[in-house]
Amino acid sequence: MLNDSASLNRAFAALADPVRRGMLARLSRGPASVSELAVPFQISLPAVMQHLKALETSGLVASQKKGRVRTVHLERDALAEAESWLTRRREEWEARLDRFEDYVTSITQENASDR
Amino acid sequence: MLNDSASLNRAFAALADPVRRGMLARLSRGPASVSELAVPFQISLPAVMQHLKALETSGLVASQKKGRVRTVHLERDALAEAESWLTRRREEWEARLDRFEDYVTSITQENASDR
DNA sequence: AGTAAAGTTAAGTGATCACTTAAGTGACTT
DNA sequence: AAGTCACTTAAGTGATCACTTAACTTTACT
Repeated sequence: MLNDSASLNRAFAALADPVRRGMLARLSRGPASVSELAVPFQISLPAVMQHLKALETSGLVASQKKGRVRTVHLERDALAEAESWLTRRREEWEARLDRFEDYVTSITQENASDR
Repeated sequence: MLNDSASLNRAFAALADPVRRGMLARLSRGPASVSELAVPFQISLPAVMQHLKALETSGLVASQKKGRVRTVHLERDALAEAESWLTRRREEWEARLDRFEDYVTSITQENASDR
């Protein structure tokens, strides 16, 4: 769960494509087969496979095959890793803004005491 | 603040590169000049410029030039947009797991009542 | 005026992407 | 046994990436 650069690279790259985000949105409502995932998109099945491969190697998704159907499901941890990287940035950013606000407040008070 | 696909594409693509994530990490601690941002990386300045351009067109970052120094700072909203897309997926995913848990519980209770 | 600093533009290159069509491979159906 | 279904692999293509070196453009300093 550490800040593994290569895994974040792949996760964010996977998220950068609207087809793959669409698949993740579908999968966040439950597992689906390859052809179910393909339905909303006007691309060939091989293209779908390539998107799925990107999602799998990023760790955002996993799948098992039973008979001739492959069932794909979301993987909680990779999603959380990407999310928490962003949250960390926002928190640092907000902490800085708070310090800045303190600074502004202190200046304002100085000015007030000048009058 | 709506789910603008093109803007999410660019934001996540920008986040997929470790150099750009490094710059964002630096910027979450406060504004910096172009050459300050370049320091931690062993790449040419033009390469740095290109990363900055990616960050700017993604909306994650903005900058102004004063004299010969360009100062870059984080833009709160684009960061929040990417973060909230991920949060939404996780929430849906968790809601589904809760429903599944309810289902498992109900099954278990049925089994218990069988005994 | 002359030089250095900080950034910027242009052009080229090898690698990776997102797609396609064509040709399989197994697994259920009839 | 033959046909169909649900993928899967392979190979090729045009576009976009991440870099580089070389050549400027603006400020600022002496």
